[in-house]
Amino acid sequence: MNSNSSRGKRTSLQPMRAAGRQRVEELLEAASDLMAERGYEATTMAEIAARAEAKIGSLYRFFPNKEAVADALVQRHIAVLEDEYAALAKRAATLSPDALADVLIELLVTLHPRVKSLSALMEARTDKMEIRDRARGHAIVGIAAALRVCAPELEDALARDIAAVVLNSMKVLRSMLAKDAPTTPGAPDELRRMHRLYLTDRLQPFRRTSDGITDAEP
Amino acid sequence: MNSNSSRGKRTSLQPMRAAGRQRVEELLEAASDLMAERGYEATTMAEIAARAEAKIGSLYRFFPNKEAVADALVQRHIAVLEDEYAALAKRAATLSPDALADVLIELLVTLHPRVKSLSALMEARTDKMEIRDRARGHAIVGIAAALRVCAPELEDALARDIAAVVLNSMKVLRSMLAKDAPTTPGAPDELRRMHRLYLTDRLQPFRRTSDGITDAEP
DNA sequence: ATTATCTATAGATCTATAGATAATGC
DNA sequence: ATTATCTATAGATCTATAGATAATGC
Repeated sequence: MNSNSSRGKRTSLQPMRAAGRQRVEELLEAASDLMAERGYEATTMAEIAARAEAKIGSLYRFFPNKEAVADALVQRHIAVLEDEYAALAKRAATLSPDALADVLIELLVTLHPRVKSLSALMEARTDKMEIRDRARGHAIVGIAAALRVCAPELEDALARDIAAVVLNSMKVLRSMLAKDAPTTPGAPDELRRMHRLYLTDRLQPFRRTSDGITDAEP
Repeated sequence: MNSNSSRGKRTSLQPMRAAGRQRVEELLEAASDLMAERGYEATTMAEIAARAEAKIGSLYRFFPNKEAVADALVQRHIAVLEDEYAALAKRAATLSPDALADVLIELLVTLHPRVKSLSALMEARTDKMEIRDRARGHAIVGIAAALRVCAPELEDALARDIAAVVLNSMKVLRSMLAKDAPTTPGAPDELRRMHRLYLTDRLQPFRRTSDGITDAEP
């Protein structure tokens, strides 16, 4: 169902030419930067246009309202995360729980430049945006899948519960490493330690005990 | 320095009579409820007055602006937290790390009704509010103190780093137990488990090994 | 006579649209 | 002839104030 097919007085349109497509890119990039800095509600449509060196009319040509901008951003972020979780699942088979814990907890930090505004959008208090729930669901399913590759005997429901905790630790680490940093200097390392401890404790019993794959990495 | 002493065209005043003092209570209660529900920026001054069954003019009589409302709330929340942390420090001496972990992680949940809007205020993107930093500092110092009562050999810097991690777990648990609950059903228990594992691991080495206080509670 | 309440509204934003103008590509 | 840009502004909020009115307590 194309949201812009016929009925209603839609004022926004898909870009049809190279210039329009680039504008849309610039507008989304600007919106992502600003929302990451100030949050969703505090970012104004006028600011988004200005940061993209466009005029407000151009912004509304391609996006019917502010929420449509947020939706487009979340959609792109979901695509990035899905790719990353898929790549992670491939690596997970070769990793010890210890190592997987480290990879997971750094994941959001590494990914941050590509999904700058994701947390701001997740925290936004706008009611509608049911797309957020889908994003969260994707993240948990993606992490749970990686956990089960590493520990195949783990049942699915438990894997998701663990994934929910892991996801929160990832978020906390990212917020601890943010510029304003409302925390102590050693806190990120402590968080990593907690996370490693937990994942090892949780995954070790469910690993496939073929031969020497217990733990102990050099 | 009384913010309302002489100079400037201050429009707000301290309440001088019983009616005024009660109004202030009602206004703050209404503000706390609304900000907890919708967040700081989304709560309007008109709504605060309406929820308190007061008129907008009454609100501005006692608070010069919206930030003053936030400040008053944070100040009250800090007082509550300080009391709680002090009480906790007394109990901490008799608790094993395991038990302390449980008490700590439930603390924000238990406290929630008394500090409803605290997290909304902490997340508010208003620039000024340096009072927030003080609130965070208080929380970390309070938790660190309790940790050191339980594990006296723990040095102060490490205690604070651990406290920062504990504080984040407390927040995460509270958000997991919130009504909208963007998580899985078993996640809160998994979080508790992680937290217990971590605190036991971290505090046990620094306990005073007098006699049989190693671990093992029935 | 001081303290508190109420109404009405000025002024500042912000979202979103209308409609005129310019650029592009067949 | 279609697509994109630009200016200007209507309409909706929201914060904050002015100033008139009512209640309280000496």
